[in-house]
Amino acid sequence: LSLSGRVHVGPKQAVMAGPNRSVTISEVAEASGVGVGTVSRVINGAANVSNATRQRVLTVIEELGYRPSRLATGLALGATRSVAVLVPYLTRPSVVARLAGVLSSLEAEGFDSIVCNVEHPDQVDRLVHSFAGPHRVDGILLLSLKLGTANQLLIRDAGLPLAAVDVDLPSVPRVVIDDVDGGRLATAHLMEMGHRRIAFIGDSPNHEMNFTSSARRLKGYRAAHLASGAEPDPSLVRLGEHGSLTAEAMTLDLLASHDPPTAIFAASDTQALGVMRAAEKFGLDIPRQLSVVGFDDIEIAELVGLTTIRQPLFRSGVLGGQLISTLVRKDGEPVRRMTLPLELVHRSSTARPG
Amino acid sequence: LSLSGRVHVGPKQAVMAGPNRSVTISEVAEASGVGVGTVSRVINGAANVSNATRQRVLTVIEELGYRPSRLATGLALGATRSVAVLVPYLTRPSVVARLAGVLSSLEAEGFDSIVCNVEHPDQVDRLVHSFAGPHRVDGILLLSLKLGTANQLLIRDAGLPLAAVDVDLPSVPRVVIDDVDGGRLATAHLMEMGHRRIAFIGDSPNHEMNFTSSARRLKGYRAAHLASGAEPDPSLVRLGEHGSLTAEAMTLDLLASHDPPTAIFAASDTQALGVMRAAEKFGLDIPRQLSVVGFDDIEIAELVGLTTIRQPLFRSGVLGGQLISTLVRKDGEPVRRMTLPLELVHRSSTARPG
DNA sequence: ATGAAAGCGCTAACAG
DNA sequence: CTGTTAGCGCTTTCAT
Repeated sequence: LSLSGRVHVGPKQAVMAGPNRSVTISEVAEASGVGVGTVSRVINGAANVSNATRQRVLTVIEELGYRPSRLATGLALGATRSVAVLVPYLTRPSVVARLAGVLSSLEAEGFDSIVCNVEHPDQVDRLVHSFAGPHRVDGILLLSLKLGTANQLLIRDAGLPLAAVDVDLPSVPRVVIDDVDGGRLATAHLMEMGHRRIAFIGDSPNHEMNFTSSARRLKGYRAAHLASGAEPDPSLVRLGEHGSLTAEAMTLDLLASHDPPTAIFAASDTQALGVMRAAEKFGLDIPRQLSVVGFDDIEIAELVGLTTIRQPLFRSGVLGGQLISTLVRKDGEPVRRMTLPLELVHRSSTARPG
Repeated sequence: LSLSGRVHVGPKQAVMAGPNRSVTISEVAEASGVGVGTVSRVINGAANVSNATRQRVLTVIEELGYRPSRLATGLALGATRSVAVLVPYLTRPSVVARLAGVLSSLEAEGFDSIVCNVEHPDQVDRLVHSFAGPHRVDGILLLSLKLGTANQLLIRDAGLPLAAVDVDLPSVPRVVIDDVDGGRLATAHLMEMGHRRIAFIGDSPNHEMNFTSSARRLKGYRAAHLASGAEPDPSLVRLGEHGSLTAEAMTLDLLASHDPPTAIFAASDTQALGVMRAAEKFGLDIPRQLSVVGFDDIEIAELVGLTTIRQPLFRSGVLGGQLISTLVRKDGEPVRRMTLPLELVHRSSTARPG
């Protein structure tokens, strides 16, 4: 008010500069003696700008330290250049490894990653509702997280691309592994070594977040048995809440039974660690008296010499990031479903039965 | 072109609706027979709106399924409602635990978390440069990551709030722990049990990312010795690259020396795990023949019965998120430095020397 | 090749 | 209490 009245504020109006008003495109335009349109063209590398003009504008941009406003560009273009990454249980090593991959590829593709750790099913609804809003994110990437059809529809209706990693959602572009085959691989390895009584330790199926990989690995475990003409003993299959503590308890119980198994296939390395601890407490030598196979090949697996089914965790994230990027940019035919290879890594936790 | 020519497109122009054009505020205004200003007031809960009008507008908003555009609101307000979270080595459990805390509080505060995993020092420069741009993020939160003064200045000059967790950067609002005291605590515990030859396993100080907590914990280790009138034996201090493998190797070397230690204090639980593995390989019983203390109290510590110095990892993240939120909102005097409590958790990896 | 101007969708100041 | 209007900073026709 009174400020605009006094014209003699000083040379160049050098105010204390609060939260630093930044240079705008029109200031650049004025300083270079061109229109804002031209500056915009220069910024975006449009062809129809004379070389002389381009140079002049570029120089001014440099001198003034001009940077385009993300918000303004976004509003004009109708895009945010960011994608939402939904992950369950950030504490699980395998999830984190994937996330690292996602972050690295998304950053390389020029997208911001808005990461959301979801610990409860209800959260998903709120998050989806939020992200399905206008000008919110350019896409959504699911990490090991299932999504109900209602939410899928919400996303589709918002015109938002959706992709997934480690979740086999039909109709959602995804990068996955063949869990059944992995289960078969692990079990077959044990059988080839001569084991007959092989136990399975995995997640209870009625998990609130609907993880299904454990169940599918169990399917592979069964398939391997049938393929070799053996009948899997139901009493050797123990399911419980995910976590190494639960796995440990279940193993202890298993080992205390009359006719205990000579080998155990755990649905994840985390659970395999629980199995190993149980064996130790029970005074059993691994692998001499008990063989153990895990799944995932997280970092610690190598450290403890755990034989496991390796899946490319980091890479699955990288590919997931690229997948959602492709969808957002609409360039080329996106992969509808990509299956990553599995590999048995033989370490020191498995051997022929003593 | 030709479309606007033909006026008879059909009833209501029901086009196939590409990426769903969403309802705008002016459509709501028109439908409710008021001006956009009034709608805006209703949305933002301004006081000066008649109850009748408010109801009418609210109803229309509901019917039309109106949601404000994040980008437009942001541009008008000059804020993004998002903060950048910079974390090093996402693979470390302690970092992940903190991040989980950050995400949860930032979400509660209504901010998007743009997470960046930085693996290399150069990356920090690029990230800071990017985030210091106009309308990019509302604030930056550092997680266990140091920042050079150049970068700090860049951020300040951009008028961006900056806060840190687990980094004691003078002049940056931060939530930290007293690493020196933690080191002292751990060492004193061992001394009280009667140990005299106590080794320290930690990070080499010249780490590219400039972590300093290990060095400060070592300081506490020394202080505890001096306080008890003992002279710490330099040959019992081993530093190397962070990681349990390195720790294992260093421990093996330590144990093989003539006059080996009876106890080892590791600068982190991760390293302590390496120490424990080494002891096992060496045929030493923990705690009877070797006591081990870690630092952090990550999840696995409890599982293996590791005595450790517990720090509130998740909570440090929560507080960090709240801190940066406060700074962004400029409400109230922000904390300049908050020190979180440390606590020795006595488990089964420490005992009197055999 | 380039300038002018119309949006993108919202907020806030101003005038009633 | 409420409508109008001027930005927020950029992209993109449309003329020239």
